[in-house]
Formats: sequence, structure tokens, C-alpha cells
Amino acid sequence: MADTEGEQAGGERSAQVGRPRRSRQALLDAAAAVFVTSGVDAPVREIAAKAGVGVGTIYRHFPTRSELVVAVYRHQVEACAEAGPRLLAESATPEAALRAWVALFVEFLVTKHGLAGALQGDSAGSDALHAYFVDRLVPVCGDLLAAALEFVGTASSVDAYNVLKGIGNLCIGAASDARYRADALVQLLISGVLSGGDR
Amino acid sequence: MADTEGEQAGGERSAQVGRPRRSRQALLDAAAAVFVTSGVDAPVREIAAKAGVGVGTIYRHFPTRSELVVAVYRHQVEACAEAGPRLLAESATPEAALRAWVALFVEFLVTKHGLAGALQGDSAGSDALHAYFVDRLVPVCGDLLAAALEFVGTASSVDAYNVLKGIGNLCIGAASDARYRADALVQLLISGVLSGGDR
Amino acid sequence: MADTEGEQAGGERSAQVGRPRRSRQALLDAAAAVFVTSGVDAPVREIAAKAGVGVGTIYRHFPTRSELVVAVYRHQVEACAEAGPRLLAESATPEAALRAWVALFVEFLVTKHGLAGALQGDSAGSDALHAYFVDRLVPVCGDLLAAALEFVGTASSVDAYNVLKGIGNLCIGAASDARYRADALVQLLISGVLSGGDR
Amino acid sequence: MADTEGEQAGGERSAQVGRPRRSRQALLDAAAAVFVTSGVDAPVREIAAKAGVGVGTIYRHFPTRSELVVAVYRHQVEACAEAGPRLLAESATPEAALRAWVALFVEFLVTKHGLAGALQGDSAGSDALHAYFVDRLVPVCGDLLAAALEFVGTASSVDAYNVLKGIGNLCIGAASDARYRADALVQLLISGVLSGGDR
DNA sequence: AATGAATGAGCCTTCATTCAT
DNA sequence: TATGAATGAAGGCTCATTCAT
Repeated sequence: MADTEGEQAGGERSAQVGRPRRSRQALLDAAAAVFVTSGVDAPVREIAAKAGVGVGTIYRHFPTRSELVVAVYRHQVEACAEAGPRLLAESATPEAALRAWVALFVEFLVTKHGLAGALQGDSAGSDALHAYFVDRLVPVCGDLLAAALEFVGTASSVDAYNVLKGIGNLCIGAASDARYRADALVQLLISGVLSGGDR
Repeated sequence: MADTEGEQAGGERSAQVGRPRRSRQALLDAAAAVFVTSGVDAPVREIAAKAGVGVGTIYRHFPTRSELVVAVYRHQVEACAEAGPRLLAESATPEAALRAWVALFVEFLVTKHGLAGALQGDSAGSDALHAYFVDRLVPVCGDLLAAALEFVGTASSVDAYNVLKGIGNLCIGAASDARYRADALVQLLISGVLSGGDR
Repeated sequence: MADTEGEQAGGERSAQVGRPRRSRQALLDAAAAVFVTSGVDAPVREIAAKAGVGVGTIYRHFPTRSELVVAVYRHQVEACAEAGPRLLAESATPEAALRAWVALFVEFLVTKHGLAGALQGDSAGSDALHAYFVDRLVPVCGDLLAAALEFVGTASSVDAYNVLKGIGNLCIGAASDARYRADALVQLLISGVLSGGDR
Repeated sequence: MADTEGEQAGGERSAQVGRPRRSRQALLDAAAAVFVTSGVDAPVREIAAKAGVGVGTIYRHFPTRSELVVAVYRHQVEACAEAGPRLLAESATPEAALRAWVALFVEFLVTKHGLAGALQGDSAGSDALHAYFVDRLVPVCGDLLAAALEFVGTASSVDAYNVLKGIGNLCIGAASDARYRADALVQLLISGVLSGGDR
């Protein structure tokens, strides 16, 4: 997964859209930096300051915090989504593909301070974010899960939504607790899911 | 596990302590109610209002929010802790004991709005709460886990702290998302732990 | 000047008054200790705690903070007042007597954290204190001043009230600023007063 | 010394900065008024109300109370500082210059309710204010003092810092006690200082 | 008479959000 | 469009003071 933003590739095709786009980009870069530092709930002002713009500009581009977060992480979420089919094709087994994808997702969540919490639906003002995550990744996760389950000959007792949200939850607070090993727990959860719940 | 507070059984033995004790109890009841409604981070003022007391009264009894939360849930945590050895003795297998205990714990966490988040160490001002949970329940969970692991002939790849915190995390947001089945995920996590991580 | 309280001399004559008196004494001792530590504006609760009594008891004995402070320092103020005539009689010159007395007073004010501020009349709720200080010490200071002025053959441009309050003010904050030499300034002020203001 | 703010002389050169500058000015004016009424420790809310703005606006402009107070009185402090050399040049004698300057300073302190207290270093949250006063005025006072001392052929027993702080202290409470004549006492203190302490 | 629990006013401070320029 | 000043709700916390027991 590439780093935060890759959109600027290709440079600015037209001067007219260059300005707005540059503004938007500065915002996203700044937000990404602040999110890592202070978490996804960082004060709007802090982001604006980092971007060197007024808060109004942030609100203009991203009326809700969720939309900003979505925009900031869209590329990585996209990369995550795209990695699903690819891993399925490239991996030795569907289970390996699922585990690899999950590891990817965990790394993403854990790296970004406080992002995991966004998988919860009720987090203040993260509606759009939650929806985006679910809409984009549940299907991907679902495919990998179905393949892996078929491979191991088990029926799952929980759906992809639950698995995804479970993973998200397991990653909460991972960055600030050295003793807590979210990655290991997530793989164990996957083990449990693939075992069908019989121990 | 019974509902929030059962201590008042037996009535007030002495008039002298009746007042203070009743006050404290009113606080705990009100706090319990508010916690369910608005979560563990509800404004102090809201709790005070619900209890029909001034904020000062809350601060007098519970200088920090953590202490209040601990007090509110102490009985249930205690019940949870005591259930560990009992279940181990009564259950058909150590695995069954572990699963039963975990179910108990999950029910507790899910029932109380926002309580699960307290298992995280960084939640603003919840140090005492976090410490209490960890100190009291990690050993209990550890015993159950060890017994179950020995029973199934597996070595665990994560310690009791991680299991407990993992369970806590899985329960976050469960109350407000009907589609999310924390209990099932937790049992699957246990399955994974007992499988040693081989699927 | 003796230390804070000397009243208990003579023991308890009667059991009936012994109790109340002991209460009162405990209060005064505790208050004296707290005043040194945290200043004259220390929270009532802190004093009550130190005395091992309830706050209500303090309010019963001393309805206003001023009354408490007056009571605490009454002996020393008294000693100060009594030192005036004595110094006048014993000193080589009236000026020496004045200077010695002033030094005594300064030591008293500086030693007791925050007490100097009480010479101001508007300090929240220190009316009684202010009145007591003024009533008791202005005449004493006045006599010394008059004698000294006569001795040096000058007419004063300010009255004893002003001199007393000026001294009090000069002592404000002396305890917490090592660089500030209240005692020296006070003696210089006396020099000025005795010079009649011609340099 | 002119009244609180004289900076706006010349009107607003550019429309763009008119708004912010007027806001700041309104704040300063309001604060100045409130300071006179309720002292320098007046609640932030009171100042905000007087200015007809929200408290946030105050915090935006002046994160700490000290900064606000400094801003409010900067011009006058500056005027005071600048008056030093001028008086030295214009006055008949260095002593006259010192006395004139001191009178100026006293008038400033006495006029502004509670400002004198700021010369104390421990006043809650007035660090910046104290530092500003000391940094700006001690040198000025020092020069005048040195010149006057040389003029009268005396060595001082206290430094300019002590003199300045002594003056500040003498002015405490002057505004609310008609009987108290801070100005006279200050001149007497100066007399004492110039006399070297020998009466 | 003593107690100390209860009260609640009041202060500070932080931000999300709006809106005139 | 961009700006960022202004707003004010919200929440935390501390005590002085009262009053039932």
C-alpha cells in the first residue's frame, strides 16, 4: 500500500483546476500528517493550521469530518480493496490470501492513529467514513472469506461485515499499548472463523 | 449477573450511616442509569442531575471519573471474577468453563454502554478503571485460559492480557449496532486461541 | 514575640469549659499551621482537616475568615502592641524604638504567609481583621512615630495609619521573592518619614 | 500619560485590517474599563460581556490573562518608560526627575484598579505581566535612581528592582481607601532611599 | 455543639461551526 | 472562493457556605 496520497501523480493538467486541486491536496496532506500525530479526532483548527489554510476552507471541501477522513484514506482503502482479488489470484491458498489481506488491513488501521475506531458506526460524525469502509471493503473481505471457507470446507458463523468490524475493533488502541498485539489477535480470530467455531 | 447494584439487600442496619450510604447509592444508581444511556463518558453534570445532587457531591465521593465507574461496576466485575473458579469447577470441560466465562464477561460489557472502551488504557482519565479491570480479571482469565489450553493440548500464542483486551475491544459499539455480533466473534476468537492459531 | 499561641497556659480550670476551649485551641493551632503553609486564604476545608474537625465547627467559632485570622494572630499582635511602649522606654532614642518596633512588625508580617495583604481593607471578607489591626496598632505606631518625629525635630507628612498600611503593603509578597527586601524598604520608608520628606 | 489607549490616532489606513484591529481595540477598551471596575483579576466572562464578544474571542487574542493585561497597559507602560530619559533631561535636578517619574508611575498604578498587585511575581497567571513590567521599567528606574543618588552623593542600599516593587506594593489598594495616600508614602520612600537610610 | 455531606455558583478552557469580508 | 474572526455551548473542577442529623 503506497503512502498516504498518490493522487498528485501526473502533475497538473490544466491551470484552471490546478489551484483548487492544489488546495485540496494541501488539505489532504496536512490532514494525513495531523491524523498520524493527533488521531482522527484532532481539532479542525490543527489541520487547518498545518495546511496553512483557514478552517472555512476545510469546511467548504469537506463539510463533515468523515468526508475528510474518507478522502485522506481513500487511496489506501482503495489499494486495500484492490489487493483482495489480486491476493486471491496470487496466493498459494485462499486461506493464505485472506490472512495476507487481513494483515494488510490491520497494518493500515494500526498505522493510522485512531482510525480503527472509525469502523464503529456511532463515532461522532463518522457516518460517511463508516459507510465508505463498509461499502468498499465488506465485499472484498466477503469474497476472500467465502473462498477461504470453501477451501477449508467450513461454513462461517459470522458474515463479512462482522469479521471486518471485528478486525477494526481489535485494532483499537493498538498503537498506544506496546503489550497489545492486535495483529496476532486478528489472525487468531481468522483461525476461529475458519474453524467454524468448533474449536 | 444481576443488574447494576444488589448491595442494598438487607436494608439499613443503622440510622447513623443511612444518610451517607443512601447518598452514595443514589449516585451509583444514577450513574449506572446514565452510563447505559450516554456511555461512561457522560458529563458529570448529567450524572449529578439524574441523581438529583450537585456536581460537588459526585466529586466528593468519586474524585475521578474512573473511581465512579469502578464503583458502579465493582459488584459485577467481582461477580465476574468469582465466576471464574466456580465455572472451572462446575463445567464439563475447562474449555466450556472458559467459553462460559467469556460469555458472561461479554454480556457484561455489551450491556453497559461504552464500558468496553474502558479496557483501553488511554481513555481519558480512566486509569483507575483500566487498572482495576486488568488487575482483577486478567488473573481469572489467565487461569481459565491455561486450563483450557492444557485441556486441548495447545500452547497459546497470546497471553491473558491480550485475550482480555481483545474481548473488550470486540465488544466496543456492540450495543448500538444490531448487526454486529460481538458474542459470536468473541467465541470465534477463543476458538482461534485454543487452536493455537493453526486454523 | 512568642510563637503563635500561648493562651493555654494555666491548664484547664474547669471541665465544662475545657472541652470547648480545647476545640477552639485545636482550631487556632491548625489554622496557624495552615496559614504558614498555604497563606491566609487557604481553603476552609484544609484548616478543618488539619484541625481534625468539621468545617461547620470552624464556622461556628469564627463566622468569618477574618475572625479566625484575628484570633490566630491575636497574641502576636498583642505582643506587638505591648512592645511599643516598652521599646520606647528601653531604647536609646525614640527613633531607635520606632525602628525596632517596625522591624518587629515586619518580621511578624513577613513570617506569616500572606498576612500582610490583610492590612488592605477591601480584601474579601477581611473586614474584622483589618479593623483589628488598625484599631490595635495604629495608636501604638502613632505614639512611637510622634516621639521619634519630635526627637528628630520634624513634622510628619503622613499619619500613623498611612505608615502602618504602607509597611503592611511593603511586606506583601516578601516571603516568595528572595530578591525582594521588604525589611530594608520599610526602614527606608521610616527614614523618609522622619526626614519629613526633604530628602 | 494619556488614558488607556491612544494608538488609534491616525485612523485606519486600510479597510482590510479594519475589522480585526477594531475588534482587538474593542477588547482592549472593554478590558481596560473592566479592570478599573473589578480589578485585573476580573472574570474573563465579564470582560467578554463588556466588550460584547464571546469569551472565545478573548482567548483567541490573548491566550493568557497576562497577555491581555500587558496589551491593555502597554502604551502607558511604554510612555512611562520613555518618560524616564526625558525627565532626566528636562528636570532641574536628577532628584526632581526621579520624583517626577515616580509620581507618574504611581498615578498609573493607582488609577488602574488592582494593577499594582501585578508587580508581585506570584500572582496567579501574571507571569508575562510581571516580566514585562520588570524588564521594561527596572532599567528606566535604575537610571533615574543612579543619577539621583549620584546627585545627592549617596549610595543606595537597595537596587532598582526593590524600589520598583516597593512602589508597586505601596500602591496596592490605594484606589479603594481614600485615607491611604500612596503617593505621599512613595515620595517618602524615595526620600529614604536618597538619604541612604541614615535618617 | 459538632459534624461533614450536600449544594451550586462560578471560573477556566476548548472547539465545532458560522459568516462577514 | 478563501479566510479566520467570532461565537457560545459544553464540560471540568473548586470551594464557600448551609443545614439535617
